[in-house]
Amino acid sequence: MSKFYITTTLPYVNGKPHIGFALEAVQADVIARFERLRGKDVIFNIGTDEHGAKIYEKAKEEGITPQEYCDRMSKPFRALRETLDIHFTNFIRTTDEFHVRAAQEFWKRCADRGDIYKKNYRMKYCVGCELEKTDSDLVDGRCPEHPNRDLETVEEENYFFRFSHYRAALLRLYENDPKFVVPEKRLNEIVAFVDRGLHDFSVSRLAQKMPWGIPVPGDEAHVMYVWFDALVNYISTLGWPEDMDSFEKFWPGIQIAGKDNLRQQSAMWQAMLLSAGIEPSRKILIHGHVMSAGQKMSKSLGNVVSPDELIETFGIDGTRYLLLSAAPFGEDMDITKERMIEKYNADLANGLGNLVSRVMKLAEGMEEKYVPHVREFPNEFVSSFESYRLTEALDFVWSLVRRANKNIEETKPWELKKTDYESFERVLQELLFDIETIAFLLGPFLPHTSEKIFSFFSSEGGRSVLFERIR
RNA sequence: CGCGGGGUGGAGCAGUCCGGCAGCUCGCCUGGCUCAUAACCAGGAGGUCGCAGGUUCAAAUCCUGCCCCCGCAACCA
Repeated sequence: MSKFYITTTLPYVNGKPHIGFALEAVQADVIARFERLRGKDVIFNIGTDEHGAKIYEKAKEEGITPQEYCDRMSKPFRALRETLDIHFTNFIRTTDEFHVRAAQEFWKRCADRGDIYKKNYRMKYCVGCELEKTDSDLVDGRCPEHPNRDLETVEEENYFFRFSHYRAALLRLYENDPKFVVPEKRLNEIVAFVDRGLHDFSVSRLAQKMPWGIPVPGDEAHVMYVWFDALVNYISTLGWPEDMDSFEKFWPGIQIAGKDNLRQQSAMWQAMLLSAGIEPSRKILIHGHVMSAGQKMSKSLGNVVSPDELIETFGIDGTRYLLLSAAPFGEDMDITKERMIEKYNADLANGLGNLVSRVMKLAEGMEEKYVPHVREFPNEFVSSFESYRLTEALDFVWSLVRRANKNIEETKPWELKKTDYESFERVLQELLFDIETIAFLLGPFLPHTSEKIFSFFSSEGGRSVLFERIR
């Protein structure tokens, strides 16, 4: 059986799953389900990134161990399996023992290659927080928590990764596979970035200041910087390096990430793989960001929409649909409550739900039972999927809905039932076939709805409203 | 001269790579239907495709310049 591997990025466990990650998980899930439905052996990995200063600090604040904190914070991510029907096969935590071992082995390989070296690293440091601050942490050049204190510049000796050595190799990778990064504009962006020249990046922190990380092999004074450790999950989840048999079956795989992650996934991680002597990823899919009324969601703007809120209003499949259909793959999407309700009502309630409802009602009077077929995905649908045009695949389904509605209007089965019973049966068989096709094609997108429609075909399956209209 | 994205009927978007009658959803108007979730079907009004030049038989699409909006700016996981 052919193998397929897809993985999301690992969200950092400093909060509940936000809408951006929900989008990523749903997109990955749709692709994974599609591949599974067409018969592939699929590994679909998600998980949580659990090391680093932020987590260490939060745990300290709460008076619990970092591990306890992570155990708790990781749960809602694992629960996405139920809350959004994300059928991952692997859920990795960067605190998993096997991952820790893998990260250390990976480090050794890069070190053996001569790509890891020590150098002084200068950082901005807030004495109030006793923490390193990056530029994006700062507001007006000051720590938002302690705006009255000046930031100090602290130097410490860190290990660095020779990213700069991989410029040519990365450019070659992009050139050899122009679809390595999808969409194309993101490939262009990364090519331009790498072409400008690369700076080595720091891959460790002093354990004395920040102990919550994977120990650097052979140097207890340092822990790996979270980045380095977290990226390794994409291969450790497959068993690397301990179960090479499993690893080799599934690697390389497809990685999906937000546009904020373009560099890390398509350049830094690829350079790390090259350094460790491992084949690069198969493909990097870069999705857009979820905006709210034209603006980036942020806590300070108070325009954050949580997945929970959406699920409460639109249900699991409704939420999946709205996230998937809000923009073509790779583009930013703008969500507002009004427009979501509009889309939900138009496509799911009035479109799909109503069609199924009217056909099922008409079919009640049939003497001959409809026998479901074994279905295959049409070429057009498959090709939309293979180029990750998920909204196009959905449009294909909606065109079937429109066609069926039109067909009903033209043939008027409710009249045929009285005047020409034979034709009535024939028309209904056709319509039921359409419904079955629609349900099948929606399988990757709206798994629960798809199953529900299928259940209507079975003798004991009662009918129910698929999507209640929202006022 | 930092990088990238965008500006298309009232609203939200596709189409731009590979030029060829401007498309979709919502809303609005008219008609039809009554099997269905106040749904569904047909027809219609509404657009200088940001601005100005250029190339071409032909430009939303290619080239040049300009204006406006939005992200990112490397170790943020």
